Amino acid sequence: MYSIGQFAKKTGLTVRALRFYSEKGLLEPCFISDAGHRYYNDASIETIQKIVTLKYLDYSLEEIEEVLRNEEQQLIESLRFQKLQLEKKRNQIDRVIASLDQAIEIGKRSEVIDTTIFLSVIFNLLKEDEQMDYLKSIVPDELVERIYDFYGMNIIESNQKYIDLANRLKQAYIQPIQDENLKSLIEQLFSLIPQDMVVELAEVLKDYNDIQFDEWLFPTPFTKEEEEWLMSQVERFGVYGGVDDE
Amino acid sequence: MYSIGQFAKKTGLTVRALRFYSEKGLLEPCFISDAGHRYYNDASIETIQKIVTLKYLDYSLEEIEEVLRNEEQQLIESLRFQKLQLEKKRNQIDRVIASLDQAIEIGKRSEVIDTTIFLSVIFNLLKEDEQMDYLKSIVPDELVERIYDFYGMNIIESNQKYIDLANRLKQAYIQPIQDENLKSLIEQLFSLIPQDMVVELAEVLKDYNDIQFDEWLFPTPFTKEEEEWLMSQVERFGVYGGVDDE
DNA sequence: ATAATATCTACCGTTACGTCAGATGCAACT
DNA sequence: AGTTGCATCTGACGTAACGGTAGATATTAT
Repeated sequence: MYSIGQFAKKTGLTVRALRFYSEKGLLEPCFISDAGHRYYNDASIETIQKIVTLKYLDYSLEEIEEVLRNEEQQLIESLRFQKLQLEKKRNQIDRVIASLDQAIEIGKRSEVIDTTIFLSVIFNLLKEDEQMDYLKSIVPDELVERIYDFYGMNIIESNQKYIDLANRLKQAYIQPIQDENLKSLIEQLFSLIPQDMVVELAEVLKDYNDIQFDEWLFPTPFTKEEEEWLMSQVERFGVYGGVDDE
Repeated sequence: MYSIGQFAKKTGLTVRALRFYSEKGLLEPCFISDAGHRYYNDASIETIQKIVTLKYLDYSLEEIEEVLRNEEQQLIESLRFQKLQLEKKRNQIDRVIASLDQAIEIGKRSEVIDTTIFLSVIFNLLKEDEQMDYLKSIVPDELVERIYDFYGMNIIESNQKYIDLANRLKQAYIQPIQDENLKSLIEQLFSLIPQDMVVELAEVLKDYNDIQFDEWLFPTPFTKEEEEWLMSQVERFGVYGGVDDE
């Protein structure tokens, strides 16, 4: 017979955890003294080995209780199910890591450090699919796919350029620069998408006058004021008649 | 200005979540009416996009708050750290999946369904490293490594055979079988490790009389009674003089 | 007998909200 | 103006698996 402390040492679990299992009925001590002290024996070891094993396999305590009660044989089925769950988790983590990789790569190449710009770029990476669906409800599917294909192939460079341009434009709003420089920046902004696609896009959007892209789905790093200023400059320089969104 | 419900729809978050962020000071509404109703504007959208982005990247709300406060530039460093954390998580999941694979493979090949036997086998798989360390404190390192090398190369088959044998032996305890059959089972049990290693092991262990292996680290699917009975039979048949542990 | 250590039973805290209950508020319709 | 119906509020409890503490009692060692 072991006291709870001895048992904890032997199994590597904490006293608190053992008490918790005792409360939950997952592992009842073989004997409880009048003073309420818990004592365990070798049979307890067998049970707790099962518990530790299943915990390692990422079973919840509730699931473990079920396995311990059901001496039935769907254990292997249950293991298969468990594996599926873990694979889902892993795939999700892989997706997030991939996003982080892209973000880090983009960040490495820009000297810029503006959190707002940077996070809006990452947000766009994440919401790409939703953005496409949304755009397809307005613009012909084929055009949307063409644009995103192009974008996808230059995703790192596009975003790096975009970040730098956005940063300079925000600067230019605070501290005005020469017209020709400003015009050049705006032209570079539009050149992120090939000219023919921009023209085509402008063509389609002409039908909807004054269309507003969903400001949730298409974040820009610009404030409302900056954005209005930017649009006015675009019109002033007459670049492609006013198409703006990335 | 959006009411909390409208804002929730726009952003895809729940009303409760928005209220929670409001409480935590993570995203304060731009305006709160006398009645206490929360209203949001486009500036709120910018903030919540950051929050959503960082949440996707597996930041905790506390970490997000830090990033939002610190307009400092360690964001990319922070992303790298975040990636490291996720890679650790993923590696752990990978290890567990590998264990599950082994377990499923072993389970598939045995017709046996005894949970106790099966889980003790998996536990042994998990604790292999600790077991080796423990054994090395008693038996020469080189012998331990030789045994585990052999075991590791036949891990699936060894365990499958072990499960079947353990199952039959447990049966034989309940319902006695012919001596020659029992002897055969016991011999098969010992043949799981090559004869020469068993002999060598017995040689070393002869010095310690009546050694007890840590019953936590080396679980057997047998009860104390079954185990004693098994040992007595081993001695009766004179198989290798009484070495038992797997 | 006394001191030191172990154990007990509570109860609160953690994360990021979900889920009520009961009280108001607001917009629309009669 | 009154009523209906929906939106929103605060406040509280629940989640999973314990960790940490306090104050009381038990066991063990000296």
